[in-house]
Amino acid sequence: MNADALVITGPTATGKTALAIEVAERLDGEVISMDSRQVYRGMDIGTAKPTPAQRARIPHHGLDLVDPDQTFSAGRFAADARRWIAEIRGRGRVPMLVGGTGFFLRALTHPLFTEPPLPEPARSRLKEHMRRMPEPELRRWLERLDPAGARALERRGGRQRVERALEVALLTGRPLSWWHEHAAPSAPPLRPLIFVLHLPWPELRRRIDARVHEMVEAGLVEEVRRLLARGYGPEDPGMSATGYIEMVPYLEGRYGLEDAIAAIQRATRRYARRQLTWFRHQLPPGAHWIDASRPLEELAGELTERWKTDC
RNA sequence: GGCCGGGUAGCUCAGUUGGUAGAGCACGUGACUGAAAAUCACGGUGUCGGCGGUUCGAUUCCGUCCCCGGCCA
Repeated sequence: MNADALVITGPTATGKTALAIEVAERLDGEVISMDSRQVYRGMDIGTAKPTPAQRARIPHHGLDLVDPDQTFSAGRFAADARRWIAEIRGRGRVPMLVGGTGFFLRALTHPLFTEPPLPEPARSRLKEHMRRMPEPELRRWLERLDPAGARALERRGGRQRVERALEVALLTGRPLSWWHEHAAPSAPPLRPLIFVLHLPWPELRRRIDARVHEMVEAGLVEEVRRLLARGYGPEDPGMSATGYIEMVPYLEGRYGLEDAIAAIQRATRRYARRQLTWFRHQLPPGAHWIDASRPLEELAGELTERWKTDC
């Protein structure tokens, strides 16, 4: 097959980061974070970002790219990642994509369409305008501009996707469904060797619960307090992350720390379940499911071997 | 001990003028083309506190007991 990158993915708290370090040392690899929240500066503990010590051992890319009030996107990730992959390969090293954001991986294996530029002053004005409109009205509007797209979003999608479809239709002059069908992909597809870490649900649940406590002990409350003090709030894109959004009511005195911890654990479980659903159905064929309860050494050995025989 | 309120889904509660029940959250399944730790769709939750009685039929009415909370002693 001759894969052009190695992927370590899987639901949260399965040990992707630690395993990646081990494998990177054996394979002479560099890590590209494939995580939609680790791109945010100042959000370290709650996103389980690789530690400075880990980053000193292995070069990492894709961390600390934007502030919490800025939006990031799968498109931006894909463009950055392709560049890093080329550079890493140019150095004769192994690019390793590590993280649990399935959609980011998909943006590489099934490249997004080439999006025409969305002119800026108009775009923010439109977003502002749409924010004030009730969703049924947005849907009726889309029905007129992009009937096919509206139909596709009928029983799912919600406000966020409807707004996106309207934005594209209005700013590019062509409906989103047209772009999906006709626009050229933004790059050739990546053909990576994919490993999905998994654990039996009770074990994953235990690890999630324990990790939330570890995060709080490591100073998660202080981290969130600092972000709020800097003027970031729950409505900012980065702050919608699990572990942050639930800490806000606690810091406002609206419930206790135990309630916040329980809320974070619940939200993390829900997230892990959604990740599992994604991995079950959306991954390219040929992904290897790896039992993550085995010893780290053994896992690292297996991935290393499989990579070598594959290439 | 007396009086009052309450005991219905895992949790918080709604409801049935008597025909065996429902909402949010949790839980589970699924979708996913630039906010994806996001945004959505779908689904089942159950000795209606126990035991008796009245009734064709009781979670609903009556009696009794148990448990929780408040007030009074």
